[in-house]
This record gives sequence, structure tokens and C-alpha cells, in this order.
Amino acid sequence: MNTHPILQFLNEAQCQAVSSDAPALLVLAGAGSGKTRVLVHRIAWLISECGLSPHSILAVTFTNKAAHEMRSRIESLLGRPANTMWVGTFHGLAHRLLRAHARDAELDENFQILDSDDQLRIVKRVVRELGLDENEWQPKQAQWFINAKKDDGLRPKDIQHGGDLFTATMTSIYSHYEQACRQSSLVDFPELLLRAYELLRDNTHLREHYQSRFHHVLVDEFQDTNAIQYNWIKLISGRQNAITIVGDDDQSIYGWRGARIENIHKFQHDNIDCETIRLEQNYRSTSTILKAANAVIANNNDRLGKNLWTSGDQGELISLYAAFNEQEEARFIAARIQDFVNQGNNYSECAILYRSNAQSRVLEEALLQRSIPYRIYGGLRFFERAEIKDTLAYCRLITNSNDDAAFERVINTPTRGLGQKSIEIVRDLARSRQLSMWQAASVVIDEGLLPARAKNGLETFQMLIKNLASEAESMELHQLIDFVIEASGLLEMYLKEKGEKGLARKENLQELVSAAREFDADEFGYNLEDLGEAEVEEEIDPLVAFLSHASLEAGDTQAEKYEDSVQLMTLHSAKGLEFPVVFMTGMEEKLFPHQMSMEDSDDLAEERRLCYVGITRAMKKLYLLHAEKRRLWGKETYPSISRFIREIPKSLIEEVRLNASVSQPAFGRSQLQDSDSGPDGLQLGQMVEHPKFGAGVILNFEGSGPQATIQINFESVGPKRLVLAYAKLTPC
DNA sequence: CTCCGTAGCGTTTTT
DNA sequence: CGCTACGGAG
Repeated sequence: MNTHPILQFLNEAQCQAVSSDAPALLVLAGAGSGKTRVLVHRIAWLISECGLSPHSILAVTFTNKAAHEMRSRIESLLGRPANTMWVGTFHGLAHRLLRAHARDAELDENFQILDSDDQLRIVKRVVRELGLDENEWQPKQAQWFINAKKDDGLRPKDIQHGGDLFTATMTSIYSHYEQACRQSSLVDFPELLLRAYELLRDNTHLREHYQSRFHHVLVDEFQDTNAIQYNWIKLISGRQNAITIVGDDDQSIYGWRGARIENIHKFQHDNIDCETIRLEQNYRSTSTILKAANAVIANNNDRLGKNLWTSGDQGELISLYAAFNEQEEARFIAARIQDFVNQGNNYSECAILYRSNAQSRVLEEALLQRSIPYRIYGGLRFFERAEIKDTLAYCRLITNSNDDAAFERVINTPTRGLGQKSIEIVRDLARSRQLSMWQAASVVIDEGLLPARAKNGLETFQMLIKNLASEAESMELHQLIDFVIEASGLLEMYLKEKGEKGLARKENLQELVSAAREFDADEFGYNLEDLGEAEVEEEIDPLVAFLSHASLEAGDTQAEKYEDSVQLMTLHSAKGLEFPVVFMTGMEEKLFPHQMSMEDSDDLAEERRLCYVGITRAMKKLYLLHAEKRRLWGKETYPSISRFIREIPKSLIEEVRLNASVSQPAFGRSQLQDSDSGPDGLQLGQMVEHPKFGAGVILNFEGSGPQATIQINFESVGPKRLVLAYAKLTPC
């Protein structure tokens, strides 16, 4: 037994992972197996035991939350700050590199970051400018295309369209979009990564500098990395440095966003000396819950393989409840939560998970009816609010008047007599003379291309921005923001809004001012004190830093954290969290697995991983719910039970009835029936096809002999009772 | 420019 | 069903 303080209280596999001296280490960390703990302890180990300087450590995560948590846990373990250690998100670190070496990356030193909203606006404009029909060539789709290509490290010139009209058109949009971004010194999220990659790839001096600096690179949630992230990691760590990657192939749920689960296999392949350690002991859930999770995920192929276990006890059976409809599903949950709380527990110990956001509405209503406090994850985040984005758009114009995205956003907000038509004139001129909107505006005024009223508006706008820019030089960041809010007329405009809305907006704007007051560029690593040979260009403007910060850390989704409340969220946002009691709702075919992911086997496997993630969120008690009837987009549907439920051993489930509960149920079976099997080898819960009614699930067998009937829940027409002898059923 | 009516559409989300 | 985005009327 190792008695080293850093290795204390770790199990054997964890100790091995923390103290491994392998140059390439892969830690396959199952849900709830102490993944973050291992990562944090390993870094502390490297510093205090292997004598590595924090300066030579690079740790990468996906979310800001994870990055902050990691740094503070390392520091508290070490008992001292480790400022020189690079800990951050892929995007945050890429941004840091680009700021420090803007010239080498061929970027304007005041470049700003586009969020997906701004990005879509620019794509839309490009599509329009190319004279393409927006219905045929949807900007959303083009945006998706561009991002997917960037995630794969492809520039327009790298794309072979081979005469394919779709690819050719999309590539052309991509190319023009790139041009527009360059014009305005704007960088979107995937561009941050791609640029940072190209920077190191094409600049030997810089690459060698960072390779000799970072002796150990650690990556969290490796299953979520995309192609460019993987290549960036490879580039920055070079051949001589150690890499630790931590991840769980079974929890890869972002394939649709470019994440490459294969990167884990690739890592093993690229590093012949790679050591693999599995963390399979789970400290979160009961063995019942783990068995269910293991059984479900076992249906996927190509896994690296892992079996979660616990030394804890069995705990309660998983409860399965078949509700009549979604309202009843919600009421059942609310009642259970109320019971749970009445027994002396907290609301915050309960989480309600769903596949898609639309499901939350009915759940909210049921909770509201019982006055159960709840908190919804997701939704608008602080820096995404319209009033905040408007204010920041003015600030961006102060920093860089050629920022077309910002220009378009506020040119007529608040209204100053500039309609669609006037803006179109500016836009056209900007395009034909290859100018930014701001530059084009001056030309339009000089050449008298606008009616008097619009011309006035445009001039007022220009004066305003120039005025703000000159004031900016003598003001503190927070004073400036405050001044912008006032002088732009935004505050006045919002206060005119009726109801609470205007006031809420005013409060948010005040919060923005305090955020600016507390903002410290150095603290967020925007100024780099120790780049050594690779020189830092001059000190970053605090406003530029604040704007980048706003884009990179959009802030929390609104919620009063201190209040004890039930947690509502999608299965995706539940990843990484845990709750004593978990309700998984809408366990129905076409909802979960989602209809759009049922055809393709890779998509289906990802849905299954999502289910695995959901199940493993539960610590003590798991409820699975499905409705026999569900209103979807105003239409009644009769969904069949999710295949994932059928993948859980029946011995782990008890079916909840309204007044009693029976263990070892068959799905939808009456309590009196004691066999799963009916005549003709048909089984309860089985999918069958009827020539007239289509597909359905067998609910029950009744009677015997020639009068025997079968009850089937059809997708098209709902539950029906048929005489078995005449029903021409084919199993499917 | 603002307001209102309707056509169209409808996973998952962080940076 | 309920939201958004856009187009026409005032």
C-alpha cells in the first residue's frame, strides 16, 4: 500500500494512473469512477513528485467549468497557486495562442470572436450576396457545412467537389464567408482551433518553443475531441513529451458535433508505448443501477470494453411507470418528488431528464401546479441576451469599426431612420468595392446615395461611434460600458418596453457594468507574462480582452442556485452530473431513441450511449417513464416502449402500478398473467406488423383457444384488441 | 417604422 | 401545438 499523501484514499487503478510514468497514458474512466480526481492528483503528482514545474504542464478540457474546477482542485492539493500552469478549454487556449501571436497567425491584433448567432448572420448575408435562394441553400445548413469542414481541418481549397453541385455551392459559400470574416477581423469558434493548429504547423520556431515548454500534456473528456483538436494536441506535445488522456468511449454523445470517438483508438495506435488503465470501480450508484447501465451499453459494438462495479449494495429496484399520457407522466413524477421531500429530503436531490427540450413544458406545468420549485438548465445565457449583445456590439465597433457583424446588429438599434433599403445600399456598396460596412457608410454619405433622412441617421451613427471611441481612451472599462449603455440610447429604448421586461433588461445591463468592473484581463490569462523566447506583442487592450471573455465564457444559464429546487435538463446537459434520484422521461421509440437517429446504426449507438449517460447519473433511485399516448406537435401518437428499456434485465425492474407494485413484470402485462409467452411464440413487448394497422407492440394475451385475443398498441391507431386466429401478424 | 397575421417547421450544445 | 421569421398593411 502506498502511503504517499497524494496517493492516499485512491484505489489501485487510480494509484496506477496517477503515478504512471508511461509517455502515453490512456485512462478509460467509467462514469462515476473518479475521473477528475485522477486527473487532478496526477498533475499534483507530476509537480510534487516528478519535479515538473507547473510552467511545463498543459491541461485541456472542454468546458470552462471543468477548467476552473481542475485548477482550483490542483491548487488546493498543492497548497499553493500554480499560475504558470496552462489549464483551459481548447478554445480558450487556442485563443490565448492567437492573441499572443496574432501577427504570425495573420490576424488583426484586435480580432474578435463570433458566436454561432453572429456567424449565422454573416453566412446568411453571404448566401444572399451570392444570389442564392435561401430556401434551397439554407444558411443553417451552410453554417453546419463550414463548421464541419473546419473541424476536419479543411479550408475551401482543400475541398474537392468533383462537379457535385451541393458541395461546390457550399464550398463557394464557405470561401466567401472566409473573405467576409477576414474583412471584419472576425474569428468563429472552429476557426480559433484551426488557426491555432495552422499557427503551430506552419511556424517551426513557435512550435518548437511550445514543444520544449510543455513536458506533459493532459486532456480531459478525450472522447469528445474532433479531428483538429486531436491534431493540435499532437502538434503541441511533439514526439518527446508525455501525454495523458482521460475519457470514456461509452459516454461519447457529441458525434453529431464533430467529436471523433475513434480518436481514442487512434491514440493507442499512434503511441505504440501507450499504457491503458481502466477505472471501473464506481463510487456513485447502486449495483442495480450499474447492472442496468452495463446491460444497455453491452448492445453497442466496437467498444473498448469496461464493466462498472461497486462495492456498495444493491439498493432499490428501478421503477418503471407506464403513464397514460405525458400529463400523467409529469403528475406522477411530481407526486413522487413530493413524497420524497416529505420524507425529509431536498428537491435538489431530484433530476428530471428528457431527450429534447420540448418535453420540459408539461413537466414544468405539473411542478408548478404542486408549487414544487424547479430549475431548468439550458436556455439563454447571460452574454447571449439581446441587450447584452447590443451593448457589446457598440463596444466592438469602438475596438474595430470594420466589424460588420456588430455594425449590422446596431446600425438601426435603437432606430435612427435607417430602414432595410438604406442598409441594403450600404451593403451593396461594401460588396462591390470590397469595403467594410463602416467604410462603405462614409462613401455612401459622400456620394449622396441616400435620402436626407437616412443620411442623417447614418451620420449620427458615425458620430456616436467616433465619440464613444474617443471617450474610451480616458475611461475605465466599466465606466465605458456604462457610458455606452447611456449614450447609445439603448437604455432609453429598453425602458420603453412594457411590463417587467424593460426593467429586467436594465438590471442585466447593470450586471454587465459590474462584470466589467470586476474583470481583470490578467486573471483570465489574456496577458502572458512568461512566453519566453516567443515574444508577446504589446499588452492587450482591456476592452478587447473583455469582449473575448464574453464570447468564450458566455456565463451561466440563469438560475437562482441557492434555492432548493428540482433540476430539469436534457440528457446531454446531464453529463458529468449526479443526483440521488433520477427520472428519465419519454422512454419511447422515436423520442428516445430519437426518430432522426433510428435509421443509422452509428446514430443509434450514440443514442444508446446517451441512455447509458442518463442511467449512470442516478445514485440511489432511478425511475424510467414512458407514456402510452403522447401529443407531439399537436398530433396524438401511440409510441411503443423504448428498446433501451427492453435491454435492461427484467429482474432489475419493478413496474409501478397506481396502487401496488409488482416485481419482475412483463411490459404492459396484467398482474394476473404469469407468463411472457403467448401462442405462436409471440412475446409480450414484442414488435409485430399487422397488414392494416402497421407496426405495434404486444400488450397482452387474453383467453385461449379460438377465442383468444391479443392486445396490441399500434403506432398508427393506438391500442386494439384482435382475435388471434384472424390477425395476420408478423414479428419484426 | 411598427404591428399584426400567417406560413413553415419542429434533436441533442459548448466554445 | 407553439414558436420564429417574414411580408403586407397602416
